[in-house]
Amino acid sequence: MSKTASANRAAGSSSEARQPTAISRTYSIGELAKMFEVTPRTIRFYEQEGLLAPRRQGQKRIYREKDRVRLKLTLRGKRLGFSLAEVREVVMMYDAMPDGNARQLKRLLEIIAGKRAELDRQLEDIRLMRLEMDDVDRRARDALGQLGEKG
Amino acid sequence: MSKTASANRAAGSSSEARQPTAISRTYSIGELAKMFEVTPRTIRFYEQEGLLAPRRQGQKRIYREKDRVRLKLTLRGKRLGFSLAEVREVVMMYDAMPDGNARQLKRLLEIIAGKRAELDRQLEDIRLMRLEMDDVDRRARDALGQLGEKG
DNA sequence: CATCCACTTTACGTTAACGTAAACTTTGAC
DNA sequence: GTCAAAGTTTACGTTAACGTAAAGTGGATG
Repeated sequence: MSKTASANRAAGSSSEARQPTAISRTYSIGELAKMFEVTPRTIRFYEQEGLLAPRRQGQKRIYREKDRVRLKLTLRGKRLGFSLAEVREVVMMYDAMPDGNARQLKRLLEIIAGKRAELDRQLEDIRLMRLEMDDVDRRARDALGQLGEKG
Repeated sequence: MSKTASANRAAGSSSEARQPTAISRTYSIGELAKMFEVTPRTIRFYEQEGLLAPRRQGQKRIYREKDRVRLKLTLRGKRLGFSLAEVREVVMMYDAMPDGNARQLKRLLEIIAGKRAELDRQLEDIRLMRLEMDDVDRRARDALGQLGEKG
């Protein structure tokens, strides 16, 4: 996964306590970039693609908690092989939910179900690949052992 | 995963009985293509990238079991977000194993360990994404229910 | 023999997801 | 005030993984 889905494991792991309301911290683009180990360019690109919509303070982008979460979800989606378009599809529908009509809600449920099925297939792929890697691993260790004996 | 990791779920699922020796069936490029729901172009491209090395009968490519398995593994790797270069790395080392020296074998074990770690991270990503999808799903159903009542 | 089908090579085209460079503004530190 | 750090826009460049089109080959079939 040289590019595709390797890094971006930072941020958000530890203690995400639920503040009563208004955690209301803000972030600069550089902060977010370091936090998730991506470049500012990437973050701007995601905005351009409609995945983020930070406020402005003059010219500068100001990111709020909501933006940070969106970025986190986007990167997770990417690691799982989803395209930005697909991530956007779900994220935007989620935002449009409160006032969504029945048709939209059903469509959202369909999409969710589809994604869920993809995840299940991935689980199976992971299981199979692990088995095969166990095999390769075992063979390599055996071969190493043989080399050690014969000197 | 429009392109990235959606389809290619065909082939190899059912009864893969272990023939005593020499299953020795061969396939044309078109057969393999249908079998795995890819285009011939894709298969030729994988050959060009060093992932397949079919025999020739005159001009035509003849694929053997080994090639079919490689293609299967390659596509599985792709569904998991690995690049062709990464797949090739493992596959080629696996083939070079029998006469591999200690250094190569250790390198292979390292690579395997790395991939395994990536798979573990993916499992965690899948788990988290499922949780979030559960949430979205629940909200959407609730909203639908509300609409039904007030309807 | 003509025709069709599956196959071949060569080569240019395409898309997603950024990278990179250039030129400019804003802001805190000294 | 000036200098560096971090931010901005604009725009062209890059890479992986194929798609697509053109032109030719080989064999089976009516």
